[in-house]
Amino acid sequence: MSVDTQLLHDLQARGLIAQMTGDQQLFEHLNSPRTLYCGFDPTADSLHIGSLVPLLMLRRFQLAGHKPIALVGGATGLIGDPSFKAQERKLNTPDIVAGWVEKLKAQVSQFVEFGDQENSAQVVNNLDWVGQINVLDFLRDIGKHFSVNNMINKESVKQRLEREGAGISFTEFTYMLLQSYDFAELYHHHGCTLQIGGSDQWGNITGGTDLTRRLYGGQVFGLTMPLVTKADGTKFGKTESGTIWLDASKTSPYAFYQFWLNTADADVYKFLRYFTFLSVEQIAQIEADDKASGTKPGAQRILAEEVTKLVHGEAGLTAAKRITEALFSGNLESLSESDLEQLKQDGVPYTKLSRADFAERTLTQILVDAGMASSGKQIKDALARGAVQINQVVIAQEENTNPEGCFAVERARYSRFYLTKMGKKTYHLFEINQTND
RNA sequence: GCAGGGGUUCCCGAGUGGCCAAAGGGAUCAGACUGUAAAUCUGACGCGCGAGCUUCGGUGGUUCGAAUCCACCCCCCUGCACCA
Repeated sequence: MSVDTQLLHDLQARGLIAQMTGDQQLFEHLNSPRTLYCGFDPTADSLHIGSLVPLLMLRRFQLAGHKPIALVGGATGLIGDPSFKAQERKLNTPDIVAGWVEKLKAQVSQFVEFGDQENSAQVVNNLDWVGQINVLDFLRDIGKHFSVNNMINKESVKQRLEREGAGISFTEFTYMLLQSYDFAELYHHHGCTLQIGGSDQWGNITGGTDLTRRLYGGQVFGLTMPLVTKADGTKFGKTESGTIWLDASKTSPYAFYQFWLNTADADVYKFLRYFTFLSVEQIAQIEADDKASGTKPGAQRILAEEVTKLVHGEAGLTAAKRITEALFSGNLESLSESDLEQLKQDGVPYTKLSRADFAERTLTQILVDAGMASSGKQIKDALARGAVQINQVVIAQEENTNPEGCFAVERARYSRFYLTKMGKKTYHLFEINQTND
């Protein structure tokens, strides 16, 4: 198997390298096929887009001819990583974490190739070895190699040690030892010589390179990726409606596509380098074309398409684009009954109503209860500006007290769906069965 | 414990007896403009379709009327003391 010796240069060009151990040596090391790993702790039942950069990084390495191992932290997830966390985290129960481990295993598997080739990916769970070791062995064989003096000087736990009232438990303080042990273990049993991770993992990674040397005399490397930041300073990966998850049942492909489509101009080319497999030259060309065109840039659409395809596949992308097209062109006619079923499933917020729900209530109440706005005032304001539509019919202010009329049977799509829109982007799908059940 | 300062609507922060649902800024929502953008401008912004209802750390009081005055209590900050 030959390897792409330009990999690190490409990663540098993409701005994907924050730190690495043994600079020049790592370049040479990667001239042969190697095994590398990245860990993902189960802190929820899905990963979110914050994990996308390392996930894609594993894939980049695999495409370049190296063997990726995705480690799911069944053990470390029980402890909690204190790195750069302001507060001690609450522990999740073992059975909950075990359930999350299974979900994450499936999720990380989408991003790398398994098959029969020499550099097929592997998914491992550190509970398999950490769960075996007993306390005395751990303290004597692993703990002895760590200097507390050294550990308390790590930037990642500094604020926890210095901060009044926060503190850090012995449990979390031990986290670094577990992660270091993982690296040593993977080196020993899988010949893994490189760990990658977000830049917040630097301390944990170097802990692992040290431990591997001390335990097995092996030289292993670490490489971190920058934290994804936005030009406007707000946190990446969050919207008003919450975290952008990789799981389609938590963040629909449509919502996912929309997230990327709304990327600011100032960030979009960087994100193309981070989150897609388009070459840096292609991306530079896109940027040049956008600059020259003087109109709406094409980069956001390319980004949204590429990333949605990576995470949700061709089918997910097609659905996302079809829904986008229908919603933003205002042409709901093109939505088939099955499209509406899909919208109901995971496209837009959905509420099922019955005719009885209209009794004694106003449209504002119904829409607020459905979560379209936080107060009736907002709906009222939108009504006054003609910004509320039900199946493309603008609702007048006076209709507020007549929800039955707003959701009249003859306005229904497929005699039960009412796609309600407030403003330009807020949609809500109501379903009302005409039979009074 | 003593002395001083302070707790106001999502956040910051004005307000010291009626003109206060409470200035101003931020955030948020809607409209215009636009590229489903940014910037800008406009409107809304305690709750209620509305009549109206409920707020200014808590409880009670003074008053025709209190975020504003009084009493007690709770919490935060600053200095001093105590402890060491």
